[in-house]
Amino acid sequence: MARPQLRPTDAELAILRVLWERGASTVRQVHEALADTRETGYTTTLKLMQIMADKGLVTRNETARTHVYSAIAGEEQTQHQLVRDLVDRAFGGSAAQLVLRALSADGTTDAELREIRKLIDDYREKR
Amino acid sequence: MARPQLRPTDAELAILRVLWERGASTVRQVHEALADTRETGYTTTLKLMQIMADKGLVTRNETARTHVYSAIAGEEQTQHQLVRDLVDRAFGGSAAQLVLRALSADGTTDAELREIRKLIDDYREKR
DNA sequence: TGACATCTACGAATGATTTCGTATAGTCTC
DNA sequence: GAGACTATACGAAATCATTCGTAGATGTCA
Repeated sequence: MARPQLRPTDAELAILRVLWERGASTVRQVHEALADTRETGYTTTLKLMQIMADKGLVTRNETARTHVYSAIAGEEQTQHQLVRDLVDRAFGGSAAQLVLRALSADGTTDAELREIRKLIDDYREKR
Repeated sequence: MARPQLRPTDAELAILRVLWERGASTVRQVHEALADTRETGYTTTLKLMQIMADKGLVTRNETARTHVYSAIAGEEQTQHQLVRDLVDRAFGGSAAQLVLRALSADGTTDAELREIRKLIDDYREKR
């Protein structure tokens, strides 16, 4: 284990997403969940998850022969960190600009826009 | 020059941001603009910009001995692409979720929240 | 012209990321 | 228990991103 809180790489993020969705999982389970999108061998997934354990992105329970992995940071926390990172790197620190670009993404439906607006109102009230 | 539209790396994005702000610039100008944040040698910046020209991220005018570089993709287009990429990799395609995380970023001021809300209203009207 | 500064080109080292093959050991079934 | 299956560990290759040093060409100016 080493430094915590490092931007996860692409491959690591894909694995984290499986762990967030499924909860604690074995390498086999993660690998199968990724099979749709990735075409890599089992040992590749294994190696990545071992590295992630070294980095402190996941923990594993080694009680049984088949180890069981869990994400350490939660989904929200990691997403938050990734957004902040992108805001800093590409938007000069302006979250509003990022939101603007997000809105102009093709897939944004009107329902989604209303949802976002509601989120903002809720959020402002909480302050 | 090779494949266009590739996610720019961190160092590349920093250079692009200078080119967007200053417009067409020499390596020297870019390097000096980056001097505040980066502590790398001149030839590092040069090499990066040469690579970016290979990748098709920038073009350069070689008429004069001192080449003049320009970003090919605009700031908006690149930001859009980066956001979309992050939405896909970390938010399962939901731009709304990304916006939610952006809002809970520490630095988001109330003024910014109002601004974002206004952006959404404007954007909905445009539809 | 000669000394010096500045520019590009390019090779190469380094470190991180991703990938896989092989070795080794535990488990299961007949 | 033998053979098949499945797991971890680990070394190593391939690729990419970043960094810099050096060489050689060009420009400046006293």
